Amino acid sequence: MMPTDKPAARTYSRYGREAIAVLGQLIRINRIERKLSVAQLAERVGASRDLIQRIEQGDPRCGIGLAFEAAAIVGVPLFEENRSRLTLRLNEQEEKLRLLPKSVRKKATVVKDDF
Amino acid sequence: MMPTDKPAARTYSRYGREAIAVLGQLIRINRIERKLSVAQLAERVGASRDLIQRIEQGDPRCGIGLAFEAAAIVGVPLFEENRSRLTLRLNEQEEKLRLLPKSVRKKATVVKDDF
DNA sequence: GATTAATGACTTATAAATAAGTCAATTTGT
DNA sequence: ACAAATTGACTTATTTATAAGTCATTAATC
Repeated sequence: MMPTDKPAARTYSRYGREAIAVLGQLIRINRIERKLSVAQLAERVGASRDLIQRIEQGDPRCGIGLAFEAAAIVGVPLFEENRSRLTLRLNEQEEKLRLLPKSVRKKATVVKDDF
Repeated sequence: MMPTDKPAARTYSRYGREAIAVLGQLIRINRIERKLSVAQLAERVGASRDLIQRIEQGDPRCGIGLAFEAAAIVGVPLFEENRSRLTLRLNEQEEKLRLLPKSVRKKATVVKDDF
């Protein structure tokens, strides 16, 4: 029989892949420094050992909630150096968002720069 | 018939949830500033409009690869302020990881503090 | 203020992620 | 070097995320 075409796996940019890899490494570094085994971290996250391994290896298909949860547990700072600052940041950004347009519309008429 | 128990949705820590929310907001802020509609960003990411909406709203169940990809496209910096720095960071961390133990073992004997 | 596109919130079918388990290889601590 | 445990890489069944579509509402531009 003919080899069936695979469903064409999703592709990711280098920047995206590297960012995920950095996060995975950070989790692994902090986990080891805190002397936790992969299985122990998995239990704390409430996930399987397999998943923690994939997160640490930078698998882009992992749920972001699980990855961030693992990061939080081993003490990897996310966007801000500590928890209270993160909360402040959230409020600041909410404020900023309030000032921006709610939706983005394309120009009705093309910009006329041809006269 | 008896109401079937729901599978008990996964829970996330406040820190994890807030970090995801911050990322979603950042994507939205930058998207609007770049005058992209949700649908336009979705197309660039290669994902559905529904997904971009969920990412911006901080849904923890989104794939981390898609979230980071959206962030990269609208110019949200991840872990480092630019791309070349991120690559450097990746190498530095790899180096650091090489110096750490490959596995974490629990003590064979419990610490004897009871004599 | 009227038009019209964008957004948010759904639904459903399909594709993919996750959990659980196994086994070989590696690594740590004694 | 030995013994015991961790890790990495699989497999399979099941749960869950995603894409695609619809519709009502909101908001931007004219």
